[in-house]
Amino acid sequence: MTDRIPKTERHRTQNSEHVDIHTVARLANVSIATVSRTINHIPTVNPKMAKRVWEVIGELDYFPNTQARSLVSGRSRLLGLIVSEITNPFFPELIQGFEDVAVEHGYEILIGSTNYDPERMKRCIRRMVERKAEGVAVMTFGIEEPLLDQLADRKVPLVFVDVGPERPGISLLRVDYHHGIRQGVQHLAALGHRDIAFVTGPLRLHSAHSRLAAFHRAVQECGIVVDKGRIIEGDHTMEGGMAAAEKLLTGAKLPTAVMCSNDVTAIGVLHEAYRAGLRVPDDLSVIGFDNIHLTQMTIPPLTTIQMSCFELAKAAVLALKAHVEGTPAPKREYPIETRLVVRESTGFPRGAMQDLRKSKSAASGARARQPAAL
Amino acid sequence: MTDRIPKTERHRTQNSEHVDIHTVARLANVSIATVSRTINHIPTVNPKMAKRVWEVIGELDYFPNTQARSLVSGRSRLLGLIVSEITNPFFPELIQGFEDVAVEHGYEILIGSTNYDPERMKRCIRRMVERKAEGVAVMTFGIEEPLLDQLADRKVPLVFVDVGPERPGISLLRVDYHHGIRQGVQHLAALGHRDIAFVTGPLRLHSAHSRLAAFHRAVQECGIVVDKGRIIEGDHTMEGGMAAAEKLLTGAKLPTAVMCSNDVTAIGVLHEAYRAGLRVPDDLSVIGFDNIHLTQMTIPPLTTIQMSCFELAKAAVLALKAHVEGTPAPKREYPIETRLVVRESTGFPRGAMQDLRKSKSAASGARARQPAAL
DNA sequence: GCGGGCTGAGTAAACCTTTACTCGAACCGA
DNA sequence: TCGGTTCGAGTAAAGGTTTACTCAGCCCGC
Repeated sequence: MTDRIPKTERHRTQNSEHVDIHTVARLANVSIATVSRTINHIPTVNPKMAKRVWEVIGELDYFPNTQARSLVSGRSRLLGLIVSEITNPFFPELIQGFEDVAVEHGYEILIGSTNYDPERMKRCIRRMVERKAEGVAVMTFGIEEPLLDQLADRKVPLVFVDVGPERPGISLLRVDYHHGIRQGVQHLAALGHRDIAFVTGPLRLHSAHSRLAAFHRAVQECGIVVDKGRIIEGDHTMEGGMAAAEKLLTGAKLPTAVMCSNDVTAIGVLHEAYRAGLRVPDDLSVIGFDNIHLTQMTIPPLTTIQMSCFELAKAAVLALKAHVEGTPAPKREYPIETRLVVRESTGFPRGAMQDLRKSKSAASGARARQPAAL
Repeated sequence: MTDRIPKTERHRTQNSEHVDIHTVARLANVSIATVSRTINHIPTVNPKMAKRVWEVIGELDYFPNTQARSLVSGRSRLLGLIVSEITNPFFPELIQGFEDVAVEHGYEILIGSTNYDPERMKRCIRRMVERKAEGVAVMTFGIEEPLLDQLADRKVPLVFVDVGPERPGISLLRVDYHHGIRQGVQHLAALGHRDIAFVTGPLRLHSAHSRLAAFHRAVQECGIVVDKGRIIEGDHTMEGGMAAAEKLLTGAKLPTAVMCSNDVTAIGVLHEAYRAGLRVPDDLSVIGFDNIHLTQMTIPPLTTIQMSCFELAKAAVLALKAHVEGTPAPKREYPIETRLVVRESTGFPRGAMQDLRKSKSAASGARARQPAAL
């Protein structure tokens, strides 16, 4: 018919330019099926043959072609992760954890960052579909329903990591913020703070809401009244933190402490306080949330509420895996704990030093300040 | 022979469960070849038909299967990027840039982070090969030659981004560090500094070497003698910065200024200085390198030397693209510039305030300090 | 009016695996 | 000894696309 060289012929004449499963089979004197089975550790192959095959594979540096592999098997072994901004230091930590756990379970990952840009969101989703991700974890907001439908319609398991609305068929990972935030508020209360502000995340974001709610509840438990004006909406960026702090600091009366919905915001607050000439914690106590690596290095080191990125990532992978493999019904709530980590950005409120210094037990966990460093 | 349903039959009987190119073809009343040509914007298709095809595609939400596509075309449209640690804030910025430029040129990206772990490096390379990345940019060190050979042997274009040894067939992207670092040293010299320390990166890293060399040269140009003990090897982490600063600060005599091979190190230095009760810049001036986003938020804001991540990423993508597409011989040197960004972490050396305050012009660029904030 | 070129669309092979099915050999018990 | 199992390996189809090749129809010039 055509004068193309038929496949088998090609393999015979060709030198070792393209190494594929046929090459391996030929050199090991077995069929391609045996090679395939060897690679996939299917136990029905004779150990002797397997050994021979592995040797040839090693010699040739043969790597199976992932594309062909997943084309026929229908499995990509790919898990997607969509985050807001990769440059926000929280996310790399999450990504790292997600990847580690995914790899441990035999998956690779596909990262997408939306930058809150509709165009990029579209691209992200498109990539996930095109590359046939077997499951996708979403940790950003603002992705339109129709976009998500593209995944849902294709029966791609989805997990919202502490974001997004309830949606039939989609798992939600929710964190118990209350414990950590209560600890934070109690810590401040014990130090003597009564005027505590809270800088939220973007309120479209579920987690931002939850954190704020937890704050309200905790504050109430401690018998502290928080004025409406003390709740400022931020956006989980450093700049947002600065802006929020500016509002707070230019008001008639300064709060004595600020809690933030995430560490990045707290860094912004710290910075704005610095610019305004306020000392932390002497003039203002600051608490963050997330306990990202960076918080150890802020000046002063940030008291914050730890949420284990790793646990979160792990839960996301596990949930996805459960979906994909159809194993036990994925749980909707994972016990992701939060807890206070006291560093040096919290102290007694302004002017209250003397009063409180006497009652030592009150300030449980509060570290003694260094003598006016920096 | 077998009683499997033949393919054509299947497509006829099946409901719209699996949407593939055949489905589109059927509904648009054309052949699959025409659909394929439409998708790939091959101009030989009749606009009328194309329109019909696009309509059906839209209706069905059809996305071509990337795996099948690249399996047959032999092109993955994937560019790899291997970095050290994704949690080091420098890299996300690089990744972002790399992705943006890659997408602009019609590629997607594959990220690998080695964490300096041989096992992970192996995995990274393996992924690049398996997923058939068309080119790989490497911005980490410690990848063993044999590992790289796996890529080289497969004729995968490689670009070392300011790392790694000269290696035949591999492009190197080198940055001109001299300009920026000279500006930095001159800035310090103008402020009156004569005892300047330098915290390097890991010296296995080419860029760390270059930066140190640039420092030596600049310092010589300014007629400043730098003692051997003032050069400390760091590792481009915050902890490394702290450790280096500790060595420096526990010495008999403190340097009056410290330059760092990257911003992350500088953050560590800033932190250690804070812990030691030193004021920056009053007791110690600090200069970073990279100008990562974070440096605007340190306390005090960090004077640093800017290297445009975006330019670097862009150059890497362009070099790779040139390789891949066999267009003009890729250049080995790209004009990536560095320049000083003066913020607030640099000032007059200890005790020299009065002397120098008079000669205003000397301190060109040095900002007036705020009155002992924090 | 007819042959030759174009145009544009269709057919089928190929890409590299996995895997259902087939089949020969070895082994076992009756 | 022979039929029936079992074990292990081979054959070939399938997966969704691209693309070389083929071919039908049309237009044009002579």
